[in-house]
Amino acid sequence: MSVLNSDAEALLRERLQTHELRVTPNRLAVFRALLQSARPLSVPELATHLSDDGLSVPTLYRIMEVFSAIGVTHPVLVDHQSVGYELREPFRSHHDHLVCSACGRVVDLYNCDLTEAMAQLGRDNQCRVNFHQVELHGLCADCAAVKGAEVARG
Amino acid sequence: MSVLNSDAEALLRERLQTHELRVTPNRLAVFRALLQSARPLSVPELATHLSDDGLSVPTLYRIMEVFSAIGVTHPVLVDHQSVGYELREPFRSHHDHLVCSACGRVVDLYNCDLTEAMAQLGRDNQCRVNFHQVELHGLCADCAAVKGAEVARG
DNA sequence: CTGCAGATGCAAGTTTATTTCATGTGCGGC
DNA sequence: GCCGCACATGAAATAAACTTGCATCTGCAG
Repeated sequence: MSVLNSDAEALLRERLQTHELRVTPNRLAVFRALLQSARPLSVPELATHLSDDGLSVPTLYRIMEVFSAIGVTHPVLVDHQSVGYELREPFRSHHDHLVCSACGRVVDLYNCDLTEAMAQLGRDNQCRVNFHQVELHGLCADCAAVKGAEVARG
Repeated sequence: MSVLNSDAEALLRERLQTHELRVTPNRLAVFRALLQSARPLSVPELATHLSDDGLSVPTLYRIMEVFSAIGVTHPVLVDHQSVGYELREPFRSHHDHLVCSACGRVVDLYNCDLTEAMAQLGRDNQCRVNFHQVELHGLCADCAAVKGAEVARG
């Protein structure tokens, strides 16, 4: 985490107010759900998680639209088929993803030092790069271990 | 392109036969549509493009499932909201994407030399990397030029 | 050419996403 | 503090996207 959870909400308040948007219980609830989740959440998943709070589905779509517009979240492809949302910096520290082709899980990869490589790629194409998002496809640590054992057994 | 279009179909035939799957007019039609498209296509888009061929929607979903299973295509997030399909190597040469925050276009970036950086990132996380997919966010060449001019004018 | 497993279309069903509109509420101003 | 208005929300209806079941058709091996 790049910020304490208690501070993250203050940051969200600030971000909303900058854009003349209101700080509502619903928006806070969605934000907290995303903060606590280890992986991107889709709208249907959010609907399940937040059913107690009585959040309606249309509201969830609207909130995700707002959050993405003001840079609080960004969408990620989950399970090769559905759209999930994930907090962006500085609400959550930057990381990239590995999609495991064996078990389908999306694993967060930290300690990525690709900023310079990305900037270079941008320069090579006359583009200006603000941020990057990398998705690796392969085997996660668990599945790679199993595969390794299989190979060893023959 | 990493292969001539005329050879690409032969390659597809081979790939299908390896998996004991049939070479059908429908599968060829979808393949050609993806070959000709400069960007990933979603199932609804494919349905529109191929309406003349009388391809039914369930068939399209089934074909995309097959293509993804045998590594002909892979899914990509399009317009921040829907799932599109794109040919993989060797049907189409590897490239990454830049999403322009100004005009919204998705620009293909070739000449990317990130393989080693990606492999390292995988090693750091005990993962095995098969391929990567990078999405840069920023300004495309056109918009960057305009922005540069604006700054120069003051 | 023939048979059969795989592929397809159609129709129905289910889930996911969007729109409309009346009601409720955050928050700026008094 | 409390008032009021514009933004936010929920419920219901609608539309779009995705699945499933089943009967028919067809690629292709023999």
